[in-house]
Amino acid sequence: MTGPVSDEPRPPATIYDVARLAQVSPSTVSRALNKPGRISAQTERKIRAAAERLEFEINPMARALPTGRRMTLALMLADITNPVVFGLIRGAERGAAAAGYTLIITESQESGEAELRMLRKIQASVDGIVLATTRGPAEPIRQFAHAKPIVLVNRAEPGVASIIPDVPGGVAQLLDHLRACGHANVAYLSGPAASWVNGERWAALVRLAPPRAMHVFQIPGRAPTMAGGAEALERVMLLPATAVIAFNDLMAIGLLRQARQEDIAVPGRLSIAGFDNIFGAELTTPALTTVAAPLEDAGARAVESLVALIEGSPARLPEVSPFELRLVVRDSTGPPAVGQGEG
Amino acid sequence: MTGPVSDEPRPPATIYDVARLAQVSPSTVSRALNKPGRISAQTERKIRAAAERLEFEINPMARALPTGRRMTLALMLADITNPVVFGLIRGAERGAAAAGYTLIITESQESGEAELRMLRKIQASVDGIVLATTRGPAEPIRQFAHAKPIVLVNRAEPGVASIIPDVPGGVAQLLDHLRACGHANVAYLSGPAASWVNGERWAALVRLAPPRAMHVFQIPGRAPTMAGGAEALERVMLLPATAVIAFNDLMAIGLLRQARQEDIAVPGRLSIAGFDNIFGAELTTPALTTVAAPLEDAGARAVESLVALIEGSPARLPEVSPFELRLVVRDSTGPPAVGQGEG
DNA sequence: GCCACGTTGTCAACCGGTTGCCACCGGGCT
DNA sequence: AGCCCGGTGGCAACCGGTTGACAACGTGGC
Repeated sequence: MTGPVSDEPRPPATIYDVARLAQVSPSTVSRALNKPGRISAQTERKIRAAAERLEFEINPMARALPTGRRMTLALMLADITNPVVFGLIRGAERGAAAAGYTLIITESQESGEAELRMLRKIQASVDGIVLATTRGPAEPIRQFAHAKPIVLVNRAEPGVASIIPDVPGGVAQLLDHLRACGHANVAYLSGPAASWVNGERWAALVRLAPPRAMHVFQIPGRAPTMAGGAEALERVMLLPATAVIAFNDLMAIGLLRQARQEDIAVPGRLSIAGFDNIFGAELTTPALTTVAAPLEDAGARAVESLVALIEGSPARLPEVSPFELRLVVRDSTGPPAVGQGEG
Repeated sequence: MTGPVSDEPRPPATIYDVARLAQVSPSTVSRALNKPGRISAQTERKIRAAAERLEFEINPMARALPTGRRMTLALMLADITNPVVFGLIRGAERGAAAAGYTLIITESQESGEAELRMLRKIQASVDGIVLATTRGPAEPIRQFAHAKPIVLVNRAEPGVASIIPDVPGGVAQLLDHLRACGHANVAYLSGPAASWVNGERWAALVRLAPPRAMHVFQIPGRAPTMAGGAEALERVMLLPATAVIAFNDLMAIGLLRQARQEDIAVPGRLSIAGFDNIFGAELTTPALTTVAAPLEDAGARAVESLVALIEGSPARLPEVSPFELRLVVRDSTGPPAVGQGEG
C-alpha cells in the first residue's frame, strides 16, 4: 500500500500531511499541537504520533504570519571583531535557546546610520532586539523602543530597558587598587565618544578620584582597538601619570605591547589596566589587570528581559539591577618604581 | 484631511498600504518592487515614492511563504566559545550581508545529536546552512545535503560542497620549519577524534615526516581547549620529542602556559606550535608559532558557495580549491637546546 | 422523551506577499 | 474602420499555519 520509504529529498511535512495521516482536519492538528486540553487526549495522541512519523516541524514563517509571533530575536553589535562581544553572543545565544527563540546576529559596523537601517530592515523578522554597544543617537532608539521591544546593553536611555554595569563600583575597585599600589596620577585612555560606558567611566573617575587624593587625566582615544591603544602610548608618556586605565582590554593590550616594545617597564614605569576581561587578557606578559564584566551573563539577562518584555505586559519595563563588576588583579599593575625601569 | 503625523507606534506598512497610496493594486506594487521593467516607468516611480513615504519594508516572512525564498542562512558551530569561530562568524556575516541574506548562528555544543536536532528545526527557516567544525556522523549530513543546500567548512564529505584547508601544505611548512630548527622527534597533540581536520593533520604528518627524516608521536587529546592542552603536558614530557604540534592554538596556548609554569623552557626544551592563528596567539610569551588559516575568508567563501548552490543550478557543486595555509613563525619554536633549559 | 449544555472537531477567513492568467488599452497596420 | 498586438495592470488563488464561529455529538437533568 504505502510506497517504499525513499530517501529522496521530500519536502518537509506540513500540518496538512499530518492531518491526512491522522484523519482529522488541519485546524485540529494546529490546536492539538499548541492548545493543550482543547482537543481530546485520544485525538491528540493520534496527531502527535502522526507528526512524529512524518518528522513534522512547524514552519515558523507560516506561523508568524497570522500571529505575529516570530520566535526570533536579534542581537545587534557595533563590531563583531571585538572579543568582548564573544561573551555577549554566547550568553544571548544560550538565553534565546533556553526561551525557545532563534537568535540572529547583525553588525552595525560602528555606524549609527547603518544601525538604524538595520533596525528598520530586521524589524519585521524579529519579536525583539538586543542592542549592544550601540553608538547611534538616542531619539531614534527611543522611537523604536516603543514600537518594538528593545533591550540595551551597556547603555542607559530613559524609557528603554537596559542591562548596564555598575560602573562606579568597578571604577572604585580599580582606583582603590591603584591607590594601594601607590599611584596618585592616573590617565584614562578613553574610547569612542559616542559610547555610553565611556562617558560613565570618565564621570566615575572624575567623581571618585579626588576623595582618594588621586588625579585623573583624560587622553582622547582613537579606535577602541589594539592599534588604538598602541598609538596612544606616545601621548601617555607626556603625562605625569604612573598608571593608565584603558577604555577596554583591547586598547590596554595594545598599549602594553607597545610599551614593552619601547622598553618601558610595566608595571614598573607604567601600570596598565583595562576593562572587560576578554579572552587574551591573561595571556599577555605581564598579564593584564582588568575589571571583569560578566558579559555572558549580561547577554543572557538581556535576552531574558527582552523575552519578559515580549511576553509580559508591554507597559512595564523589567526591573533589573546593574551587574556587578569585579577587579581582576594580575601583573600589569603594581607599585611605581621609585627610581626607574624594573629591577 | 489626513490626521496629524503622530509618532505612535503604528504598525509597519504593507504593500496594501503602498497600493492604496499609489492608487494601484497590491500586485502591481509587488511587481514594481521586484520585477524591474514589468511595470511602466511612471507607475513604478509613483509606487516607489509611496513606498518611500510609508517607510515600507518588505515582510520577509510573508514573502518566504509563497516563494520558499527566505533570504536567510544559518551558520552552525560546534562551540561558540572557541576563538577560531570568530573569523568564521565575521566572514560569514559579511558574506551574507553582501549577498543580501540574513545570517542566523546556532551552536551544537559539540554534540552530533544536538546538531541533527538543530538542523531539523531550522531547516524550514533558512535557504541553506554552513556547517562549520561539525562533529556528527556522515550519513545524516549527506541526507540533509541533498534536501537543502549545505556547505561544510573544515570537513570534506563526498557529494557535499565544502571549504577545506590545504592541510598537507600547512603541515609541510610547519615540518620544514621544525626540521630547519633541528627537531627530529615531534609529538602531535591531537584534537577530537570526530574532527575531520584532526584526522587529516595526523595523516599528513605520518606521510610527510619520514621523507624529512622526522618521527611523529601521537598524543590522544582530551578537549580542544586550553585546559585540554595544559593537562597534556605530562604526557608530552614522557616522549622523546623536542617539539609539539597541537591540534589548535587553544591547546597550544594551554600547553605553553603549563610548560612555563613548570619551568620548562619554550622553545629551549620544548618547541610548541598550533593551528589557526587565533586572536591571542601573538599575545603569549613566547608568542605562538602557528599555521594561520584565513578563517574569515573561509567563512565568506563558504557563504558564497552556499549562495551559488541556492541560486544556481542545484545539480552541480561549486568548485572551490582548498584555501592556503600560511606558517607564522613566532617565538615558541626554535632550536632545541643541546644541554638543557635556556640560557 | 426532550432540552440545555459542555465537549470536540470542522469551516472559512485571514496574515502579507507572489504569480499565472486574463482583460483592457492604445497604436499601428491593412 | 476593423484587427492584431504588445504593453500594462488587476483578479484570484496560493503558500502554511491560526482562530473565531459554529455544527455535531454525547451527556445529564427534569
